[in-house]
Amino acid sequence: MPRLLPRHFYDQDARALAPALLNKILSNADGRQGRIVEVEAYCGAEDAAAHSYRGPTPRTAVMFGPPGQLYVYFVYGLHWAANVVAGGLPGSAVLIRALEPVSDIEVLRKARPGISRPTLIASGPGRLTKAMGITGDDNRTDLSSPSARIQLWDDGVDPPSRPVQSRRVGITRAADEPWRWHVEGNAHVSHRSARQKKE
DNA sequence: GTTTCGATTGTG
DNA sequence: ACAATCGAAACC
Repeated sequence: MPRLLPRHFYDQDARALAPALLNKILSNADGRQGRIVEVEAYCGAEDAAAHSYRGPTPRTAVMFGPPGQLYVYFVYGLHWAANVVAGGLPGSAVLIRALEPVSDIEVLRKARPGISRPTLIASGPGRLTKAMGITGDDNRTDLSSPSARIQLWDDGVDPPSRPVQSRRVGITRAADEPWRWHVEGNAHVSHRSARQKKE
């Protein structure tokens, strides 16, 4: 029996929350669901790669708010990316980097026109928001609210006891911090070259 | 007010 | 390997 993740679940350091989010289910109220298979932690003022590094701005204000809210940002003039605000250090969050489609797979596929291979439906931060229909309108969503359009669920599948840990993808500052985790061997993990790399 | 460049992706 | 595409935020 799936249960909505409670508010207090999010109140922990991003580097603990990130691997704990592996295998959790991200849902859209229209029935779309995906299992989180890849995440990255961003750690506020301690992390030069974090949007929140230099303190709150209009865009990053949500990162300094209560844990468990969605931080959605627009990047490269093209893509949306979704993060879960963490507790601990102010300005911390977990970037969701890849989902394994769970349901309704036909709807997920239709949200990604031109994609044939199932492993390309939601394997990347921009791809998964497109597949799930997440945009700036969903910024600040309270993921633990029973009435939220976007939610996070525990369906009984535990996080991997030994997640693969590696360096984060696509950043230039603080690039050596090993704050990326993924489900070993999962075909929906993004960034093929970094998929195996243990660090 | 102006400029830079990005927590990426799809195509070549 | 590289263009697409635009807004946030750094800088003047």
